[in-house]
Amino acid sequence: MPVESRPRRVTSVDVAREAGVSRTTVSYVLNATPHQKIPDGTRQRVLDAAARLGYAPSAAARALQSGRSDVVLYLLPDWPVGPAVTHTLVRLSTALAAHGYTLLAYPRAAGRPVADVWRSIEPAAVVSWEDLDPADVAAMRAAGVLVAVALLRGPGTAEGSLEVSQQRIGRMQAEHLAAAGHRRLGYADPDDPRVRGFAEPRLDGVRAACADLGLDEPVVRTVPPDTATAADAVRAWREAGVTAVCAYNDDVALAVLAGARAAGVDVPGGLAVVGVDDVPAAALAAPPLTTVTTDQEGIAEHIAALVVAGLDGTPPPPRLTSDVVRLVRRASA
Amino acid sequence: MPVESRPRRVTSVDVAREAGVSRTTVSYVLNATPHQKIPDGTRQRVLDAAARLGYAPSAAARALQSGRSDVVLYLLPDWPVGPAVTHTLVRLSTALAAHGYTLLAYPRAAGRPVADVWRSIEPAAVVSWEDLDPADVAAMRAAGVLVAVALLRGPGTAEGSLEVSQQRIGRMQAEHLAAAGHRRLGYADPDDPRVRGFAEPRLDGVRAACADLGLDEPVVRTVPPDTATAADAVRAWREAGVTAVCAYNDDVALAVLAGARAAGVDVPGGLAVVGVDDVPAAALAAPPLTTVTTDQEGIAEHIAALVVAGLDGTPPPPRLTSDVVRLVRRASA
DNA sequence: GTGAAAGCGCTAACAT
DNA sequence: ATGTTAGCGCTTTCAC
Repeated sequence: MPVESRPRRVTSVDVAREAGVSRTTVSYVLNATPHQKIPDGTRQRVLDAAARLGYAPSAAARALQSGRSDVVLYLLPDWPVGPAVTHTLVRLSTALAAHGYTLLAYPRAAGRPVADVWRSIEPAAVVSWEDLDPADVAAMRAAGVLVAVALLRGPGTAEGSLEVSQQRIGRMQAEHLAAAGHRRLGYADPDDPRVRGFAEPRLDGVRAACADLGLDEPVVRTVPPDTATAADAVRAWREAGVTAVCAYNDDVALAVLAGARAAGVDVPGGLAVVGVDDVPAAALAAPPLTTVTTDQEGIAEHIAALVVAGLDGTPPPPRLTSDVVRLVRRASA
Repeated sequence: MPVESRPRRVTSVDVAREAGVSRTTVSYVLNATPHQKIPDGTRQRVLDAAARLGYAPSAAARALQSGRSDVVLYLLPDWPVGPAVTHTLVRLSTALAAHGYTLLAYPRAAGRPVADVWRSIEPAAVVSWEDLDPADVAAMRAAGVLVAVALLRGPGTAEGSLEVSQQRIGRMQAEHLAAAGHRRLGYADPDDPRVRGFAEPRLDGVRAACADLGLDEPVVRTVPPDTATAADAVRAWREAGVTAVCAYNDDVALAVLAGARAAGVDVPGGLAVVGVDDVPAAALAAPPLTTVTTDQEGIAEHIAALVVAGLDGTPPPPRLTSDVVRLVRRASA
């Protein structure tokens, strides 16, 4: 429903005139400015006038005047995000709203530079999965962004916690399989080069766990979402003596399952499989998929706390406890 | 990496001083204002100064002055969106960027009113899946939003096209099954009440197709993502003489598949199943899932055209052709 | 308790 | 060809 012909903005001047007061008073009333005692009569008149006129303060003017924005920008990666991430988005939005910040997500298209967005909006903070490149960081600072949080691969301290989580995911997969007696694991890497940032730390976690537990190095294969290729991978693993596979995520794990089916390999008898994410399809797969899941609520809460701390100058939240990652035990491993 | 202590904004005054010109000239150069012949020497000096200082114009000031925002706000629904939707987001972002608009997504949390967001940003247009309630629309207009596009259930003209698509999805499922000789269809409704807006028109499409083709009324059952309950639904359908099921989407279809497996019903022999979305897991299911998919690129392109038309006053794009929905034939039906 | 006035950073009509 | 100036809508001292 295209809405036509904006009839000229209602400004605080209009409200002031309608209420028979000055703009100052309007501002005081509408912002509930402390230490400014406005008599209830006047107050009510202003409120009524504003409501009658449908007054909405100009975000641009407010931002310009205050020199401060309450927008937190979330850079949506251009690679496919699971349902978990979109859920996190809503949680994060809620958590930030509780502190007076508004979360806005920017879907970065592959080619375009992030910097484009500073032209349209000046966020107070930016949340990104990957580190931004130095030029973008410079542009960001110039645009007045106060806080940036990178969720992955950051060499810093606080933001490193999610990086650790990624490794813990891999560790947990491997530890579960080792506990079930598997000595030689496979790792099913995703096809999509864009998710390297996630796949690598997870694989690192698997490697580390194998080393710690005295298992062989994991045998890595790339598994596209294609049954025939996955079947090849399954056969190759079997020939290499692999009895269990950690998959990058549930989608890849489902491909492994399909491959095993095609190759006539029983799961978990011939090959055990562990995924990551616990997507809805995981529980419904044949066999139901054992998978590692993360506490998205906790993560969202934590990111929010990180951002708010940076913005409000309050102390940063404690490192995320390691139990944000959890194993969901089903039939596949 | 929390970025500390913004050293005071670089403004166009700074650039002017650095380049030894006035702010006007800076503005002219940086905006490439037409019909303003600035000698190349001056131009270059300004550009250099801006680059040296890392100047970034203030989005707030620019918005305030122009009275016009180039932000298009996409209201992210609070219900789970499939990978298709997030992909659309990126496409839409790109398409709008080509016209100078910036797409920002707002993850609406369930309880909070949409109106909250106008406080932080004044978009030029809003794209929403569902119709907004009248109060929100009023607030939106007051906030200076020029164009609103509702993707679903709008009684209007242009925006109705996606609504039609939803019905076509259902039609296509039913038509495919009818063509395969099925006379009595089931419909697998989603568990989640939040997706009613999608489920209803799809079911309407199935009903319409059944009526047109002289089939029985479809037998509707709600199928949660739970194997046991899905198995019950499968048995109930079989008892009712249903030989094929249209599922709301692939996740529901996978549940039906799992249910059939648990109930010992062969797919497609005992029960044919058609999903919607073609999620990655669909091709990997056992059996591979026949599903209806939509041309997300086309849809994104179309929404962008709709928005740009409303914003720039250009003629609206033609109605989406019906071939945005397509059947992916696999083993399940 | 309320109003007048300045100023946030920018653009554009007007002057030079 | 470039500079001066006004004004976008708001908040916030500072007077009254």
